[in-house]
Amino acid sequence: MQTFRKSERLCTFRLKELLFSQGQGFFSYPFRVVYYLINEDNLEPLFFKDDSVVYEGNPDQQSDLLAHQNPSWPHRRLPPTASFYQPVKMMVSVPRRNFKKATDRNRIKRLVKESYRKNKSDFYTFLKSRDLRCLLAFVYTGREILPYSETENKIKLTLQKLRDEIAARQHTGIKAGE
RNA sequence: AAGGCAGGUUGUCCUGUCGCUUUCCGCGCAAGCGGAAGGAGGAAAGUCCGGGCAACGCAGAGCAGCAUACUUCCUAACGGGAAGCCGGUUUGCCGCAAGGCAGGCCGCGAGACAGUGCCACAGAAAACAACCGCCGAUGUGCCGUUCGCGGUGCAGGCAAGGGUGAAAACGUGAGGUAAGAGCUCACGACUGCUGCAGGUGACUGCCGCAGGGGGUAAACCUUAUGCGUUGAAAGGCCAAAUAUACCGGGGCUUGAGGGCGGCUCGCCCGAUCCCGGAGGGUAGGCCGUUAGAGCUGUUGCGCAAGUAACAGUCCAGACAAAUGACAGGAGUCCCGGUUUUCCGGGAAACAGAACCCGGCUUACAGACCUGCCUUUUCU
RNA sequence: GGCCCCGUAGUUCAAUGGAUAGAACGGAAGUUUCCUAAACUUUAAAUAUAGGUUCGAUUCCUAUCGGGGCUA
Repeated sequence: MQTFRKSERLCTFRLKELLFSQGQGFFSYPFRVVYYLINEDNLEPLFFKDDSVVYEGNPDQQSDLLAHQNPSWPHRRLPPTASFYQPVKMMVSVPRRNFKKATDRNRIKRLVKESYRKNKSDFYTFLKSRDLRCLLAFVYTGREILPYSETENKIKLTLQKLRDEIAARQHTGIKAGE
């Protein structure tokens, strides 16, 4: 399906911090691409310390209102926006330095998101076949707004390049492991 | 008819496919799926003002500071708006002229007899004026004398003319005089006061009296009025997570520090405390948060801004942040061919909600309406 | 979202409301040199924009534009 729901978007501060501090990056005009490969095992300690005490809560206060206000109560659970129901979490960033007007920034982000939505399926199957999860960010470094058809072409090229890069990394990683 | 200026209204629409998001309903352990209904603006912008709302303790006083400034009204309030008054400027008319009247435009438009400061250059002088100049009637020296006086100088008088400047002490005309001057008169402009008349008022008109040494308060200032500070990252609730490790300084009723924030006084709290360094943890969720000085219409009142009554109506609610993409068609405008139709191509602005309202300011393609001005044609 | 500050030559800074806006570095032209450097001479170049107050604004006031900073 050509959907682009919230679970497929990167909208959690900690994950974003992780991506930009430890992620790999490359240029593919007009984007700067940053990605970080992840699997579910190393996601949990990011949010919860191993030795942390689990607050069990007061059973008297259990009520529907409380459960509504705090979905994670009474046990630890990842925030919904941080769960990998889909293999990729993606975001777009347009610097204010290059585009002063909010309208232009909005338009670029919408074009990029639309192009990504239509062309992501190959990338998804590629990742699913290798059991990988990925954080992904597109930073728009161009100086002018491209029309939709060009943006779509650029996104196709960029996703292809990203696939090649991930494949190459995995290959060398296995080699090093041997 | 064309062009310009000012003000106001509007600011593309329809269909299909794929998608985002909110609410409701149904299914599902959950992820999610299906259906229905909604989903950017006149400026959402700048953050220039005013409010609502919230916290700061449950009394307060003074100073400082800030803002505003013709009048009346509108308003929840305003530095906003409406109507007027006054002033400036411009056009036209009247007048010999000074000036007056009418229309347009503009105005942060209290006070310069409370005080202080400043006014470069030029000019004699920029605030108790005299360089050139005019006079020398009056007093006096000298010379001449026909003994009437004349000439010249001084004491002195004057502020008309020249010149400087942004600005030099009412304007025009006449009288007057030694020369002159509001010194006097006529007309005109201005300031203050008394009275009468009109107006809610700013103010205006008339009569009378008095007056004739600037400007600047968007310089300090004075007067009057108003203002507590902070700002949804306010604030409340729930959950999660920890470390008062350690180092330095101050203080414990003879009081550190804090509480309404620039200062002082007063009042209150106050010891497992306060300040600095270094370090550790969390940064999910719900409420606030979209029914409001709301919007639309009719009628009454008011010159108007507005307001009252009645009727109808619910109109985004995201949260590292949704409202999009593509295709086709219709209408508008422009260009080319054709010039009735029609065909091809292109254009469609400024711009994106972030607690919510009322204004102001700024940006804006095109279309429509109203008023004024200019040009051309016709009657 | 809220608050604050600043705009002067190409750059870094000056300038009580008062004449033609000053200095350093840099630029250009010239002298010198076989050529360059250095030195010397000359020269161009600016008050963010628009209104207003004033006789007169870089300075005072208002609005706009641009830049920077602070705020969990």
